[in-house]
Amino acid sequence: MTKAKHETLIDRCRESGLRITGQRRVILEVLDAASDHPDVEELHRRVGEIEPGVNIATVYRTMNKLAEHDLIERHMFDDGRLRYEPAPEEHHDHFIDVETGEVIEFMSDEIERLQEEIARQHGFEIVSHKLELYVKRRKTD
Amino acid sequence: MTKAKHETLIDRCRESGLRITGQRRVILEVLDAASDHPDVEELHRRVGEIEPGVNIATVYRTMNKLAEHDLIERHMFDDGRLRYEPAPEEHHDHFIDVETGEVIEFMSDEIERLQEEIARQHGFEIVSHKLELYVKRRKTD
DNA sequence: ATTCTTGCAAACTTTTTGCACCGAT
DNA sequence: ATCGGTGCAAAAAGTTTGCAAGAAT
Repeated sequence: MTKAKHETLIDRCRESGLRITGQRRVILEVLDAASDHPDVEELHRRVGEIEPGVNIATVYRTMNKLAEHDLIERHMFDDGRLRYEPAPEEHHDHFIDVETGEVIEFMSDEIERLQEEIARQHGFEIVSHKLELYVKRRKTD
Repeated sequence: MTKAKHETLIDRCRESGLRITGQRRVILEVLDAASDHPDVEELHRRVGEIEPGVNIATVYRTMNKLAEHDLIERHMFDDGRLRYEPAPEEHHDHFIDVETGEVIEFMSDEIERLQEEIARQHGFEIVSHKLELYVKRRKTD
């Protein structure tokens, strides 16, 4: 489930003209390494493990900058906190395991197609969408 | 787009053993009348138009009570605020018009079915789900 | 009479901001 | 040298809570 990274976040920041400071380097590193969808507090914690002293305001500001430049995606699941992931090369949706809190990515062309169709039927075109399936593991073992 | 209300929120509160105070009566009235998905601040404003002096903490507490008893549904769209609607008799999903902020309800059996299928393929069963299509009107005029 | 609800203010949590300083370009 | 980024502390914004008083049952 490790996705092939064609380009690192640092590269994409450079391309966007964002300055690469020491703090940012660490934040971007943490983001690139994250396979989950951490919130700011968790990011700050992980950053602090690598390099202590980075202020949480810096993490907030960096996340906002990155989101402005579409380098990361923001999610707000039912816990009400903003969570982040590096902008995926391909769109996907999320399972959220209600028992463990784990977030699993998935993708279905068929659902994507159906969504387009339904939007069209209502006279809309889709700008973006969000599908979250809150699930639990089937006890069939 | 006015949905047929079989039972009013006040009735459902009584059934759940919640006390009907003056403040609650107004809040429930506002909720029943709302065809949109207001947040607490907006609810408080509307309540204040009918009967001034209701504290916003009361609105918060009432919303939490109602949610506990499954009499309303909480939503958090991309604006990051908690929004509410009376618990719908039938499940539905939402279009959010990104240009106007308008929220439109829709429902597709086919999508529901597909979701179940995909969850099953991943070894999950669905507890609940959320599908939000951020859309804009098609300029075909 | 009892128990639930309310108002108010204070506290809490999450996020943003003003400002002086520092560092990347 | 410039302009953007950072730390810090304060402020905002959204939500919750303790407590004493009041109202529904």
